[in-house]
Amino acid sequence: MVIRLLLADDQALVRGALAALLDLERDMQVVAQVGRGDEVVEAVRSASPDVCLLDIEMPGRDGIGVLEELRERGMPTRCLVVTTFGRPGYLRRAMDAGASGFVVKDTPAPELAEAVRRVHAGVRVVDPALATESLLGGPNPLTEREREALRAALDGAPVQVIAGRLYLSPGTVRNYLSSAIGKTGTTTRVEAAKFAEDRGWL
Amino acid sequence: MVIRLLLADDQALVRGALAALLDLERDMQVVAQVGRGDEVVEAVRSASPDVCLLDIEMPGRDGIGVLEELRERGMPTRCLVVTTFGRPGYLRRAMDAGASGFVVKDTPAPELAEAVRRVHAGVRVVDPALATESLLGGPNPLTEREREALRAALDGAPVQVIAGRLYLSPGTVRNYLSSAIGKTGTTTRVEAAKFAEDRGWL
DNA sequence: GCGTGGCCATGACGTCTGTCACCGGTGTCA
DNA sequence: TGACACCGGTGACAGACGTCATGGCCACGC
Repeated sequence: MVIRLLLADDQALVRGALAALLDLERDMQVVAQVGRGDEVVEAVRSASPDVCLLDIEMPGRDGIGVLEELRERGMPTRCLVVTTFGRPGYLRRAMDAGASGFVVKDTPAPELAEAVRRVHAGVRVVDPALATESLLGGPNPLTEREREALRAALDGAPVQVIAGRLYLSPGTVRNYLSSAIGKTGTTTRVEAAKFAEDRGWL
Repeated sequence: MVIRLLLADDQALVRGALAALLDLERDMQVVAQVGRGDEVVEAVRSASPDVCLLDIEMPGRDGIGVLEELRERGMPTRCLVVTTFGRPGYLRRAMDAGASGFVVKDTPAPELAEAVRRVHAGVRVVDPALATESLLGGPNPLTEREREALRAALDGAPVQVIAGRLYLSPGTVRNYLSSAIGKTGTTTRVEAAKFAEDRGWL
């Protein structure tokens, strides 16, 4: 009785290394690996793993989106999100989207296998430090439109370009950005966008 | 006769997973692991590894800086840089700083051990795709001051703040940024900063 | 010697940005 | 039924931003 695992991470080297690490455990077996978000659902269908290790930042499809689709389709696979940074907002959104666990890549390697076992057993696993930070940071104060404007502002594009991307008037975009700047306590749209991104608000 | 390895990566999970991966090889042994750039030199001194796997982006000290210090002190350890993204500029700077090899984390896991063996044998290992991109992209056209200004502009701070950080007049900063914008073919300082960062020019 | 280019600064110009006030329309909820 | 929040837009204004011309200083190469 082994735990069948699926690994989803965009960096092939990290993926392979995690596979080596987890294959060392006697009660685990990596049955599939994918490097893109839009390949996860198909891989889950064909390999039917017990637990799925998901990175959030992936090409093709966002890890959060993957979680939502897996749940929509009623797939029984439990998902453990393994992601780079402590973006507190990601934690809430991942759990809301149906994740069974949330671990950051800063955690010691030996704890990963234990987290997988707990998730497989049906226990919710959450990095404690991250959980408190998430509660401390409070909820996301931004509206959907403000988030869209900030996302489009992340690369430093002028308001005119952002307005074009969102099919809005430049004045409206400036209003949203101004509101977001106020809510984040920053002074420019790029600062506001980075601030929000760091908290997983986008 | 085994190859003694030192792993330097800020993400504990990735570090541990790489250790598991490389320890599987019969001719390799991981003798030390560090999570910060400023711990590498001391670890090299005490563990005297044959090959050192270095991430570039680390807290404490930049991977490039580590390479320079290792060479200054005449340490015989060969270094294989293993980093996240294909920032072509990093390649040149790493090789100039004394790296023996350069591999991105997108490479398949089985190739890593082979790269380590080649580096240990004294062969220079460079990701071919990255090398061509580096040659194609051409050299860094930015002056030192322009780079400093762009680094300070990355987070979207106003010119006044950037000027304060660099101890320069706001007008001078605007001139540098304007020049950098022209050289990068962008329209805002943030775009220019991101453009330059993507190429490893900063 | 003189041109070239980087460094630092100033001033002026037009445009862009951030802020505010204000408008109408929609949906929600007490 | 109001109160409230979000959505979209407009107009105006001060300040910030990007561009350009210009100056002096220094180091380097022909």
